[in-house]
Amino acid sequence: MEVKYELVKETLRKEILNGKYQINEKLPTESKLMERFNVSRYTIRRAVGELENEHYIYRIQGGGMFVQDWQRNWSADDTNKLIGVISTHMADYIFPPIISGIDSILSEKGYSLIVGNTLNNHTRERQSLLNMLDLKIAGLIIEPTQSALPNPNLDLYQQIKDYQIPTILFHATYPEVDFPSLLGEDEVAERNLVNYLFSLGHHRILGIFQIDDRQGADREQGMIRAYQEAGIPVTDSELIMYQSTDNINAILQRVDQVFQNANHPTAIACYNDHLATTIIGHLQRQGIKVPRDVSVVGFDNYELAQTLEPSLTTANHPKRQLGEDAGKMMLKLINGEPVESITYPAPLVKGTSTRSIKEEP
Amino acid sequence: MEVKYELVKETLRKEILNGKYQINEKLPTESKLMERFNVSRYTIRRAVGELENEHYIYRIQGGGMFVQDWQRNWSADDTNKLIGVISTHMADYIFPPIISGIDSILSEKGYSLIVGNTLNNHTRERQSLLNMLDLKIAGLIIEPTQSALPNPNLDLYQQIKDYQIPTILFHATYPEVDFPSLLGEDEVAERNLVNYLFSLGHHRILGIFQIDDRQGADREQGMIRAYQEAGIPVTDSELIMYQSTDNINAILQRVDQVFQNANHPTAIACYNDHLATTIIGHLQRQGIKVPRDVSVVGFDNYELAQTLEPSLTTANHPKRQLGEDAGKMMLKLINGEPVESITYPAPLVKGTSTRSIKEEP
DNA sequence: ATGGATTTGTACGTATGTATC
DNA sequence: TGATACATACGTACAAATCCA
Repeated sequence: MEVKYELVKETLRKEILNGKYQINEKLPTESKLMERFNVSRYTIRRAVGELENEHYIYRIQGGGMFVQDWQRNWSADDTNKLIGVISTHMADYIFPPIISGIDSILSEKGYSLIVGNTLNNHTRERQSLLNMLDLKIAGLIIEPTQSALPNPNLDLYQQIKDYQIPTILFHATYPEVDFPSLLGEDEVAERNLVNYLFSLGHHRILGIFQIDDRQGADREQGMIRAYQEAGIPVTDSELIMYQSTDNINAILQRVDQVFQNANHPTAIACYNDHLATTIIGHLQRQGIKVPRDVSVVGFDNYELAQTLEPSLTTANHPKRQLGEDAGKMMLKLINGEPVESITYPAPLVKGTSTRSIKEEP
Repeated sequence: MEVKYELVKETLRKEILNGKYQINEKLPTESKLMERFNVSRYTIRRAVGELENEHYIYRIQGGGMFVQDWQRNWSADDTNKLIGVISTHMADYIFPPIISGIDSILSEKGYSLIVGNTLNNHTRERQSLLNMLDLKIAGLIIEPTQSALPNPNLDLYQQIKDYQIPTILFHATYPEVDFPSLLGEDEVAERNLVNYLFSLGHHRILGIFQIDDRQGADREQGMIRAYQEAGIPVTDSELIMYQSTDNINAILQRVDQVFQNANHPTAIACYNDHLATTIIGHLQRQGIKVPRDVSVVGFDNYELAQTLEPSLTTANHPKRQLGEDAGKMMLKLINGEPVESITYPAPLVKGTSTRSIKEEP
């Protein structure tokens, strides 16, 4: 530190970081600093000029010099109109309409989306989060990854909260950080689906749920709840629980085992429509017809699954609506307005993948 | 520009951008600039100081001031591992697998995608381009918007070329700027589709093409070419040409007019599968059955259209493969390796939306 | 509400240090 | 080594915005 202006600059910088001056607090005037450091006005101005460039302080002509909110100069200084969207998947299944919904609202206001998918992998989630934090995004819309497991990236979420970056979660929440969220009524809706199967005469139901994410765990709970409320012992049925990392073939094998039993279930409740279509395809290839031999329900009302034969009985997911609401909520957060979390009902969608077995012998 | 240092700064900045000083060329000394602008050394130093901060010049003590390589400081200084993707649509139709393909390659290398859709609108295209140029993205993957019309944003494309930002186009090209591209054999494939219809005994075919984009114009050309090669006068058939801004109902009305004629066409060749499914739905609602009363072909092999009944006869689009190739090509461009444009064949995909009318009375 | 004091912004002149040529 | 050119530093002056009595 052989040069004077650097000495002044570093001294002031450290004092700001150490909290000697609070945010928006007025710094000593140039004259005072000249006295304190015993240097000319040039030297002071050079030092504080650089501090201003580096966003530690701001200056108001005639007013004085003040401490910047350096903790979150996100979007304060930069005009980066960038919103990060992190989801488990990006271009498959129900995610395109969700992302499209977000984009339709935000692009209207001049924001661009930067998207990342985690493929249900915490390492990739961390990578995406770090990427976006580097870019000083104006906000984050996140679908938690493996939301039923402990999240090793909570440190980053805490940081996001500390920096007060506008953040919205969908499909699941992290209780530890309490961001506004957009959720489906997974448990209630799955209970309705199972009750619907009950009403069609099905009482031995195979449930297949991905339980490393909150949605899957809740849906499984919904199925169990339906059994409890109906007073039917859950042991009459089968439950297959799997992780997103499990191989699909392993799951199909376990399904096969279940159906080798002559007294096999008459219906299957699947984690979601993607799994349901996979299961149906697998069963049909083995001569087990849906809904003749077994009824199947999914979840999410996946567009493609409605055009297939049979069309799926499922629970609705608001997809595009959820995306648009997320976009609107983000705009409010950015403007400092209060927002309220939304929970969407997931009403039953009746398709042709289920049939009544009541009148049968 | 009431302040002197801004006048000096802007004058020098423009001279650098206009090429008055080449890269690494020495600028006049501070003394010379003092004489030229008739200002003090303070003013000159303040002006060039800001130019240095903004990376237009660099200074060497005792050596002089020199022009920075401002053209290539994209990605050179900033570590922004960001790739911009601009397409006409984002979350609909065949675009999800394309974008997913791009992402699968680039996210592997630590890049994030920033996406924008133009909705076939040059104003929105300009907005997206400006946004991304501001962010100093490392590369651009663009589907040209309304590619058969003159593009008012060519100035930006020229700028992208001048700045040597790695850029790839797909689905269409701008002959004026010559970026590497990923194209389909639209004309050849449409000719094959029409020839296939010929082979099934159809000779009066209604062609419906969106002709404000290159793909549509080429596909229309393919149909005309097929007629020419078969020696059949094109006047036997009908052509509906429309713009992306046209209302779909207007097009359906024109289709209705055509089919009010008793001697109406026996087949329809559609711009793409999206249009084809719309047309089929419209016809079926009026009791015109496909393929019983009329055969229909589309283009792009849209996944959803294959699951519908009837399944579409169409030409294949590589979708995910194209996305992955675009990603790989981008990595090569960033590494300064040479790349070659790719043209994909679009082989015929036979579905149940077409039938032979040869053996009929 | 006004005017004078305060505080930052722009600008010039000068001197000296230090790296380059 | 001397001349050149950029870097640091001080003093001064006035302009422009703000603050406060």
